[in-house]
Amino acid sequence: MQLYQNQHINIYNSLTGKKETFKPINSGYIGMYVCGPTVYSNVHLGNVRTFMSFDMVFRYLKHLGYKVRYVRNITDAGHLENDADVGEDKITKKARLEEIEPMEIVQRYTVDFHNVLDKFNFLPPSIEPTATGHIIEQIELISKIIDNGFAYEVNGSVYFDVHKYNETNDYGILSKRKLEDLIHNTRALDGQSDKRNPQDFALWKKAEPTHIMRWPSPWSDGFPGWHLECTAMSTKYLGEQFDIHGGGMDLKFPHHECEIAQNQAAKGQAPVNYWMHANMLELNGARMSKSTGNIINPAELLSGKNDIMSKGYSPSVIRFFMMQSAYRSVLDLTDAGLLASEKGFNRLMNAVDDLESLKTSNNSSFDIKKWKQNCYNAMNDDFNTPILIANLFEVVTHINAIKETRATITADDLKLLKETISTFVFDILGLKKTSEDNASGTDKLTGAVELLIALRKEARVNKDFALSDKIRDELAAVGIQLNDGRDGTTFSTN
RNA sequence: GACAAGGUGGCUGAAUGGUUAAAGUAACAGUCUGCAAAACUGUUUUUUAUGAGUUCGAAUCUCAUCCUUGUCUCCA
Repeated sequence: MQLYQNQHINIYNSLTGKKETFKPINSGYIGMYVCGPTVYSNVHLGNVRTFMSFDMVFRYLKHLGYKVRYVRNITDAGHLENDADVGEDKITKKARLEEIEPMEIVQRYTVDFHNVLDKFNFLPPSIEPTATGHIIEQIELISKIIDNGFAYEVNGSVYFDVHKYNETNDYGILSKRKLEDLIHNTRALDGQSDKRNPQDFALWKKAEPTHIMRWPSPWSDGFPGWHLECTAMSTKYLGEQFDIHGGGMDLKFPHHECEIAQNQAAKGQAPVNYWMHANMLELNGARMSKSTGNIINPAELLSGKNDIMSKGYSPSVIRFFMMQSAYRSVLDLTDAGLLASEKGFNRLMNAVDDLESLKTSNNSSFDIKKWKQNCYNAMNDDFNTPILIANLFEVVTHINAIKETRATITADDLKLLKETISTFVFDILGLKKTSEDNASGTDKLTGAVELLIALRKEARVNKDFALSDKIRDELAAVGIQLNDGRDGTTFSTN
């Protein structure tokens, strides 16, 4: 008996614009594909939010007992910088600027990507395929689309015929655009394009002589178009129809729209049952942008070495901050917001620690079973992590009350409470205890600070408050905060 | 200019027709403390961008206006 047989998830499907009861194609199994990063620069914090949302989804589906195959690709063949025929792919361009091999660019930023995700405690996907590793599949796909009459070759390049496709299919089914509107809004570039229509998109591009990344194909030495890789890799590993396709909101059009079209054109069926789109991350109320300087990368946010935030924040605090908003909402990253989350996160973690020393009674003054189901209800409602966290804080208040003997809990309920908290806080939200998050040289530090705490205690007993305050204040000045509690003094660093 | 998603207390952010609009933070008070901080407890703040409409009833539906973000276009 798996949990998913009792817990029914509703997912907001971008395709229909409604929340729908989730039903996998094969009972007990889920295929999920998420568009991964283009590795031509350090991973963008907005990308981290998107992938974190799907990491949470992956974690929850697994927790429910589903066998999940989670595929997240690495785009290492580069998107075209623009869609004109003279387009240059992002990776090649970056390689030229840095005067190194394109695959060095790919290697460098793939490593960076994995490092950052590791810091934020991401689970690795089941498969992480690369675009360059699936050129053959992409060529096969193009041939099929040509055979089916939905693509044409011009001068060694192959384009998808959007107008032809739209006669029998709905180009715009996902993005809710109408082809007529697109035509109306497109001003053709005179004589610059081999395309029959400006709305057509490239499936295969003939490489210019200077283009380094190139592969042989029936049409020319060249490289695949930027929408094709996801179609090739998702269906290769998940089947021609699969359950969930995720990605950032910015990919909805044209990228995901084109994926649907390619699948329909090649195989005559829609590939995906549930489309999920994570919303954007803003910084201080505005879009992040290199050109305006309104940008912060993950490493800077963690270290505090930036001009935007007052300090660095731990990975779990940032994760907690992101989980406090729904994945479908725009989230505004601010220093005040992070500070608030940090305090809340610490409060939650204190309560989790207190669970170990709680005294049990013959009855419980709080309905743990009902509370537990409320946590599931929150997650089942389109992965509503903010509501889940609100529920967690409700139980934090009760934990504190039990600690101060204003409330009671039975041994059985305490066991259930511990298991449930651990499940939701660590397994599903993916948070880590503060001590596990910054485990660098803490032993020596702890020894030294505990010595100072002992000296201060002695001074306080002797009512030498000048000395005790000096110890406290000077530790505070270097970022070590002493916390006097009923049972002695502890410390925390920031 | 077109399309899409949004605009909720000081800040972050839930709730999409139905009693007192979650939760965190902040502020204030109390407990603790030599004092402070931390911690814990309690209290306070919004009437849901603006205006009009539908409804017995709207943050939630409709229309208009303003603003934000994304994509396309333009520009470059």
